[in-house]
Order: sequence, then structure tokens, then C-alpha cells
Amino acid sequence: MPRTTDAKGLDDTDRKILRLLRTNCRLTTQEIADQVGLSQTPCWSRIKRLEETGIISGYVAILDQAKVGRPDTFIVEVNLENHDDEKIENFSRHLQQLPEVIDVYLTTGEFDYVIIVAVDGPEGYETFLRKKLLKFEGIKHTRSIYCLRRLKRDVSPMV
Amino acid sequence: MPRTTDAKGLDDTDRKILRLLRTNCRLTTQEIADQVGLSQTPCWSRIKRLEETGIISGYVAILDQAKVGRPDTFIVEVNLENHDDEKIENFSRHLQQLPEVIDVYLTTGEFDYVIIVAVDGPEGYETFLRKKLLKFEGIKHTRSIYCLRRLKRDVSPMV
DNA sequence: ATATTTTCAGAATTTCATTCCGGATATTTG
DNA sequence: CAAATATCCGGAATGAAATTCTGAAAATAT
Repeated sequence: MPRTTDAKGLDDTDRKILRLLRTNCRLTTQEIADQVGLSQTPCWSRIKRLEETGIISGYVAILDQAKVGRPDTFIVEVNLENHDDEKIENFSRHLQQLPEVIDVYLTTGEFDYVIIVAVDGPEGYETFLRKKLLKFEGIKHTRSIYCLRRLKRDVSPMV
Repeated sequence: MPRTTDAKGLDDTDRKILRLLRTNCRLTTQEIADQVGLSQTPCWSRIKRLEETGIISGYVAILDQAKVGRPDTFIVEVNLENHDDEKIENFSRHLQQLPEVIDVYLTTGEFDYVIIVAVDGPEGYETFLRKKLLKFEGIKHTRSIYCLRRLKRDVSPMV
């Protein structure tokens, strides 16, 4: 093992590459190579390896949430009536289908779920809540939080 | 205006393109063109327009959170002692710098902030909380929620 | 010290993004 | 309704970048 790698098999150059691609995957291999101090070919191989090992799990376009019609964010905390596997599975499937639902966390503590929702205004949220979320049978209780602002969103953590 | 566009100036073909790029921006313009029923050139122009108008705000690589060493997610709710602009600005800046902090929402209701944090195990979280978050002067109160699982994360909302 | 493995770089090739052009379609105007 | 105008489309040509191929250098192991 000629490189100095950490527990995950990543060396410093790998991390530099990831730091670049994390915020802009449209850089050419040449541009990346220049910035990390390599030539095209080994830089390209490293990227391929990072893809094959699944450290890079995909490449996506970021859409402006407001400009696609969802300027407002709410956080909904949810409790279900009961917690058998089937119910949880169904609720998860329900949430997957709702375009307003951005993130879903299954949580410990006071609530069972924390859900991030993107909508257009309070009206949009009311519609979402009454017509979509609460249409699911078995919700015991919810609490809604309005987000004044999103101060940070990292698509992937810093490496 | 020869196309049938909505309020945002997007027609059905634009939305199809966005739906594809939203989950995979490595598709070639030819592949996208095939799937939306266009030829390369007009498809490419549309993508350029979506970039120029800022509807597509960027392209990024998605890193596997667990594989880069942050398998565990916590949600921290935070209250500050006081809420003058400077304090809020400082706290925001503080959070921007912390690699564990993925998302930050400025919220109404019981807490001032809802923060999504990615760490390695309970030990990692304790370290983050004591050595980093609470090092900031002026935190009145926090509540931590452990996430058993992330059931959904859309980098961008469905269009 | 030598053999082996791994990483690197340069050049050639292939694939794709981008530009250029003319024709078709829809909208606007008279 | 017809002509003018703007918009969109597709095909071919060009340029740039990704990918492959080859051999040399560096690090590790024997």
C-alpha cells in the first residue's frame, strides 16, 4: 500500500478531489488535476475508484427551491398511533411519493418522525397538511415549525 | 411566446429535463434529448437557459455520508440567550465552519434553530456538542434528537 | 539489493459538448 | 385572412473533454 491512507482507504489527494467535486462536479479532470497536483490520467483513475467504491454515490443538478415554486420550508414532527413494521413501512412509502417532502428522519424522543417540507406559502402548507399528510391513517399528533430562513445546506458533508 | 409555459416560464419539456438532471446530471445531452423527445441541439439550449436563469443553480457530487466517516445523524434544537442581529450573524458564521453541521434552519416556535448534524457515533456527537457547538457563547438551551434512520433526502424538490 | 506493486505522466483515441446553419412552426400585425 | 416576425427545431461540423493505452518512476516488500 504505497499511499498514506486513512481507515477508509482515502489519502490526502482523494480528499482534495472530493472537496472539489462536492461543490462542483462540472470541473474537468484537467482542472481537478491541476488543483490537486496530478496529471489528468491518475486524477481520472482516482475519481473512478471513488465512484466504484461508492464514496461518490452520484452526480446531481441542484435546483433552486424558490424558483421551482417552493419558496417556503416547514418542519413537521409526527407521532403515529402505533409502530408495527407494516405501518412504518406504509408511512415511509407515503412520504416518498409526496413532492413537498424533502427530508425524512425516523427519530427517538418526543416524536417519531421529523419531516422537512417545501411548499408555496402558508396556503401551500395547509393544503399539504390537510390534503396529503393527514390523509394517511394512523397519525396521532403533529407539530409544525415554520422556517424563517435556511442558513446552511450541505448536500454532502465536508471531508 | 410559442411554448406553453407556466408562471415560471417552464414548459413540460423543461420539467422533464429537470426531473432527469435532478437525480443524474451525468446524462449526455443526447440521452436527455432522447428521453424528452428532442434532438441534441434544442435540448442543450434549454439546459443552458435553465442554468442561466438560475433554476439549475449548480452541479455536485453526492458523497456517501457513512463512507466518509459520518454514519450517524442528530437533530439539535437550539435557543440563544438574546437575538440581536450581530449575535445571530455570529452564530450562523460559527455553524458554517463546522463540518459536522449539514443543515441549519432559523425557526419560529419553541426553538430558534433546528440543526442537522452528521457525526461518528454518540462519542462523535458528544465531542461535537461540548467541544464545538457549546463553545459558542450565548446558547441558552439545546435539545438533541437521535435519528435512527434517514428515510428520504431529496437534494432538490421534485418538479 | 532486487523483485513486486502501485502510482504516475504523455500521447492517441473516442465520445461528448458546443457552434453554425437553414427549415419548420407558431404568434403577431396589418 | 395573409404577411411578417419571432421562436423553436434538427442535421452537420467543430472543438473540447473523457477515456484508453503504454511505459517510466516511486514506493513497498522480500
